Amino acid sequence: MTSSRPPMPRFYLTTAIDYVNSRPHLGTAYEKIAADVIARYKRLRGFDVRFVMGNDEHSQNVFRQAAEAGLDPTAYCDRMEDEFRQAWRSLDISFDDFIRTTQPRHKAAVTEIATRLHDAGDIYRGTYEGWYCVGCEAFKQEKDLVGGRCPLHPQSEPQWLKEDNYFFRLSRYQQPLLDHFAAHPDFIQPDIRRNEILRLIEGGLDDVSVSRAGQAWGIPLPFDPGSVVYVWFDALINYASAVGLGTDPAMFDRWWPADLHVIGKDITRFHTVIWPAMLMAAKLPLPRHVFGHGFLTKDGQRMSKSTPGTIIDPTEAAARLGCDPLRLYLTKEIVFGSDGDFSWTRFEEKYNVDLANNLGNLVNRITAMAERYRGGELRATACGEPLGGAIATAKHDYGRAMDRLALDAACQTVFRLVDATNEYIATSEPWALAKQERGAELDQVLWTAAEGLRVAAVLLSPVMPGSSELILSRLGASQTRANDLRFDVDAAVTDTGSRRITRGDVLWPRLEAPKSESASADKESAVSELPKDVPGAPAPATAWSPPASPVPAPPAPAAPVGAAPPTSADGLLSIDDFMKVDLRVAKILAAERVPSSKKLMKLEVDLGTEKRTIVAGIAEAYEAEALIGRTVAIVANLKPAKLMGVESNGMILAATGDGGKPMLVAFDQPPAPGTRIR
RNA sequence: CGCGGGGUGGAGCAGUCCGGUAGCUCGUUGGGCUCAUAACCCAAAGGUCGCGGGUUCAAAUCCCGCCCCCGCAACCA
Repeated sequence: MTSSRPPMPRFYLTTAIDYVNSRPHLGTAYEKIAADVIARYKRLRGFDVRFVMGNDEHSQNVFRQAAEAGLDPTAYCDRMEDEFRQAWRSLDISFDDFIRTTQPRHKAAVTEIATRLHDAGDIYRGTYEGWYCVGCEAFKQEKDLVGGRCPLHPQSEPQWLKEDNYFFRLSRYQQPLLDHFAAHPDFIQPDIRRNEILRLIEGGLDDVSVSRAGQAWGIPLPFDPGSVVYVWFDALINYASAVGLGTDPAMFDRWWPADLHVIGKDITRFHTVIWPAMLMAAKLPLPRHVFGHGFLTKDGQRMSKSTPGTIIDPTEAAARLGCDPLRLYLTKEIVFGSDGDFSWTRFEEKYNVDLANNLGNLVNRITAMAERYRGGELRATACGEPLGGAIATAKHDYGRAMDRLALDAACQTVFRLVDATNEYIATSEPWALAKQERGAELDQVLWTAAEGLRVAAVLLSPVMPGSSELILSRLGASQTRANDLRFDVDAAVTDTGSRRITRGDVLWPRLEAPKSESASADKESAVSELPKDVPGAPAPATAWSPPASPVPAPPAPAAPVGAAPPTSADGLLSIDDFMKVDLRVAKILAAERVPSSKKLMKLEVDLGTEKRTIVAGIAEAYEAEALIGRTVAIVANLKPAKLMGVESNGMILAATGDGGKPMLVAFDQPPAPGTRIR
């Protein structure tokens, strides 16, 4: 592409890189979608954008997990890369590069930074001694342990480790950081998080350990190859390695510093304290902004592996109504920076309101009128009022909202324009003008309405890229990268003085609600039947985003609780695997609440051949007396575990609905205790 | 004193940092229109902004105190 325009300003943005010890879920997808909206908006605004994401692979958990899967860690990570890339592709994420921390370029950058810090005297050798939680891959303060165990990983025993470590003199950067924050008040966004971090820094900073001794999975320290760089220290550097630190000076010079790191609110501390301090020590410029977004809940519940139904596969979510509707929901309905909720019911409601009733219907009525009254040819005229003014306002408000990263507010402005266009059509009554043969007026009304829709589609393009492109092409205003999606560029009309309008299929068929309210047992959806052929986002023909293959995700039921068992690629268990689970009938002999516990009930059960103690989290739903004598189903070959100090030797089977209380599995007739269940 | 989020018309939420006529979507009621996906447009009803103090000409918003709800963790094996 040749251009006589002045050189484009550049914009480098990143998302957090993802741990590869679990598959992508809707929460991580939210971050990528938000960042993608920003990236596309910047491109729309004429920026030369570099949008980078990737995977974080140097974790002991990854190493262990690979070993358990019988894989070489690299092979395991390769597989995960495929998985993540595929997920992001199905969401139309337009990343320019995908960094992995096991790549040579990343090693080079880490080596570079480590050397610089070492040379600056900011890394020194010391001993670290303390409780180490394998689950967290972190040392724990005594005060953070509960009952001698890590609260996050109560099942694994913390280990007392003593090792020679290298430390980064974070303490030295307390004042420089405070100075930087004072000079750049918008360094951390949203504002609310600033004070938190300020208080943290003012409270004093301790030096941090940056190496681990005697491990193979990681990047060796250049000045002591016997140690590897600690995983989080390693991970932060990805932002620099992705643009060539240590490998490509010209590239690094062009792209560094990053304009924006989009991250989850839980890791703001790393990105606004440690990472800037590392860069200061390395004498490199600091990123301009760090945005800590909020977390998603599912129907008000935290998304967690231990809460069934809260983990949503983003690809599946996109397959449901299309990736663009999902993108719209997540950006428009959630205040960017705050926590937000995802629910299928609300998703479907917003789909109907915003897309079927308003935007989609608007496309349909405008193209229908153009065809009926003007044979599909709309001649350019001046814009009629008041819609002309509304269009100008929308552009202005949209730009302002986007520039302050109020993605939700920006979406609102677009839909205000859609409303204004619907309203304009209603008041100017083109059908009446046609009847009365007031041709000039009709021309203007049709043109103006189409213009309102066209601008709405352009403004929406960062959020719903495929749909936007489709609408523009129906309006004969198809815009491609060749002329840059700009607010005021429309090659189609400047060439010919008119636009060729085509009417197509309904873009977003309305979802009809079921007749009976309480019909669906899983209450996952308020809609009985989904349209068979919702036009998903048509894949835009852009260089950076290969067509999304329509992935008809199988209607995967909620994942079973707990750690994933060894599964085949399709997620199905073999019968052999299933048979490893020893399910038995048991009769409850005694029951009593575990003292000072909210949920736990201690049960004495008869297994036919033996008696056992089982602790179950059912005290909120059942009284002890009501349990005695009951026959229940249990998992008999679980590893024992201690809960509130009581050893439990098995698990009672119960069903727990979303947010509900557990309900014990029951039998028609109580079988003899010990009977095998299959 | 465990950590965190929240209390704004019937439902779901924005607005709170930086005080100035309380806003959006759904729902309800009445009307209009027929280009459109039973969609669209107009109008109306409906609010002690959790409670009590304070600051102020002015408080949903700032300050102090209190109440309530919900997550998370402690305890779902």
